[in-house]
Amino acid sequence: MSNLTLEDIAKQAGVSRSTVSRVVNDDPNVSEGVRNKVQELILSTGYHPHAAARSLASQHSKMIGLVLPRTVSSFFIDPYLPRLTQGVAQACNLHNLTLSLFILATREDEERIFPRVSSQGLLDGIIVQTAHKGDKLINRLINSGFPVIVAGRPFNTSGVSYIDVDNIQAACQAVNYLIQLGYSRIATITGMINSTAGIDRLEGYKKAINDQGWRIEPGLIAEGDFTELSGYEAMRQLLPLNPDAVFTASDTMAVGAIRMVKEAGLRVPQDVAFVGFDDLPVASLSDIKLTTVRQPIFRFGAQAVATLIDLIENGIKPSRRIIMETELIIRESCGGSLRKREKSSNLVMQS
Amino acid sequence: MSNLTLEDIAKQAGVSRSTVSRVVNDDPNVSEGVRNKVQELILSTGYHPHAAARSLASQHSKMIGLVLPRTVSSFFIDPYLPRLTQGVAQACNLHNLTLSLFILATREDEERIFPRVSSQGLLDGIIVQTAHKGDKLINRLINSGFPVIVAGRPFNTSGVSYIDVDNIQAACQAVNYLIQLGYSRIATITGMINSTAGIDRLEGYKKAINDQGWRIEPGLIAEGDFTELSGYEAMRQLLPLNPDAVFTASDTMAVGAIRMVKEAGLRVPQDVAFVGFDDLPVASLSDIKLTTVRQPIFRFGAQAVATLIDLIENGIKPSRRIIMETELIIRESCGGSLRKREKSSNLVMQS
DNA sequence: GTGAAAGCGCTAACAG
DNA sequence: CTGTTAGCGCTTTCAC
Repeated sequence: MSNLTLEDIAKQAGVSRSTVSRVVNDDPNVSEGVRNKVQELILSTGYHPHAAARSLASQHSKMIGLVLPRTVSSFFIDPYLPRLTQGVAQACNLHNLTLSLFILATREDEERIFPRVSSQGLLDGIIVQTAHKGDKLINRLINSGFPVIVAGRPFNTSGVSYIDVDNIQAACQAVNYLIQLGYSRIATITGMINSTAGIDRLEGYKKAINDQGWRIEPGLIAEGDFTELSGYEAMRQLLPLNPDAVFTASDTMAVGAIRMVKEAGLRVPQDVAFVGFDDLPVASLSDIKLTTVRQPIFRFGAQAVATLIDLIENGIKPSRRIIMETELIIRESCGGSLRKREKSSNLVMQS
Repeated sequence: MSNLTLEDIAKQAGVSRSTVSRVVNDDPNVSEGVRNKVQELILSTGYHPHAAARSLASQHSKMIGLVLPRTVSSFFIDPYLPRLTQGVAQACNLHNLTLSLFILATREDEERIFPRVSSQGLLDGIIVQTAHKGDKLINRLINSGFPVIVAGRPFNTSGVSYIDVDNIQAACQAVNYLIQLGYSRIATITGMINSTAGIDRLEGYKKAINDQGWRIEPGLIAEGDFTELSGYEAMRQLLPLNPDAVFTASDTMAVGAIRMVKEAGLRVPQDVAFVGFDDLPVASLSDIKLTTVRQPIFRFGAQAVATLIDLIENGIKPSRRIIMETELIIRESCGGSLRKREKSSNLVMQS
């Protein structure tokens, strides 16, 4: 492309650099005539401002970063992160921001990334996906004083802005639904217990059971790690205990668990009913239509960007906390279809 | 973080800006003693060079862009693009490049993105996923004189550097495998016929059939669009014609087609055999282990980055063409298991 | 091996 | 409304 500068355009238009700068930046203080002439020139020459020069002079880059830490359910196996990424990317398009993506695959990546992400003049703010317990990255980022929003509640929330769904109440609602349908030996396959989502969804399961005055049976709780395979293996453990229903902390694990149930010669939902979590495409496409908790992953990304912009423009204090709503989507994997949909309460609070 | 500048470090170290710049950039022309003192100071103060200032002065940003145009099989449904993205992201980590991701979801995005992507001083080069026929973006990018590498052969290849797999030969090999197993009414479910991958895989199917001296039966060719649902629907069309085997142009479509076959009360592979394309996780995880053509998606991303770096450092001419190898992975969906793996020929050429 | 000096292309007061 | 003047923080000749 052209290597034109502001100066070139200014000369050709017979005005000063500042004037051209003003029309480029939509500054109202330019007369109609001059503005038109300059705009025309910009169009006809194909001039684009130099991004680096602009960043340097204006002290902001109009770029934000999305940092995805290492997870067991890696980027390309579980569709969660791709969807989040797309939600964020589209929101960036809308706001005319450029998105930088940092996928941390190895331990070395984690070290290497930090200087890059936190180097001055590159990013205006950062969205970072919550990570496992003990992960240092988020706190290093927060401590750097950078505008940061965490996607998913982090372990240490003091002074950090984050956005999450209410996993406890969503899981509780899902299990309650099973209870209302008359199931009474309800098992759960958890997510990783070193992730807040894993912990909270288990918490919701326990709450629903306790609310009935029932005893929590440890055998009915099998730990998974959000992957298909872990669901399959967890179900193998659960089967001898004859659960009549299972709440899985992700749809992907439900798929694995159902595979195991079928291999054991049992039917879904007649022998074992299922409720999943996420509402991924697989939930409605597989032969068993899965009842599941729908997360608004897509809007989640958009909201993360919006909140980050807020942090950038209005300061990082006080920290913001956004809780987004979930929906229980009733399909066929539980037998009954008492109701069509149940909305969770919608919470948006600031602290 | 610190808002230290080169100047600050220089002052504290009692040297000039240039010297500090030299140690930051690993210039050999610095005495051991000075270098150590400065490096220590950099470490202890937590100084990081200002990215924008550096880009402006050095005329390169160490950033590359990955542009993903609109596709039917959108970013979060088909795992292909996420995997490609991860491959590219990891290669960027390795080369200390920053990755900017542009996901084009709407027509407006396409318009908005171009000025951003091609603005000077932002990106050193661009990887763009090949798009449907008639897409203008790739050519606009190429014409801008920017270093660009296309992932997947574009429709117009003149003067463009791209990287692809040999879809024709891979598809042909897959169908030949079915033929060798004794299947004779072999159908195919194609990808979108306005994509080069869709066209080439169909071409490979036809070639294999023709090579046998068989007649191509138009009814045995059903068009899909790479999605699960389209595979399901295409299989519905195919079923009345009693194919004994089907080559699908993607694993995702194979999953849909198999779902239809089962709903029709038929068995895989006894009644209908399947070969897919991609070797996505679903191929090995579903109850039917899918024989499929494995694409090296991950290394594909790494190779794209390597080639882009070549274009950036050594000029965009002559255009580079990289063809990566595929492998036929034999599993259970075809009944037989004559061989374990077949490697395709490996081609790497330049033009 | 080191420093001085001149920009890179833009924004942002500040005058007028 | 417009132009002038300083920088933004770094790299990069060019002398010494």
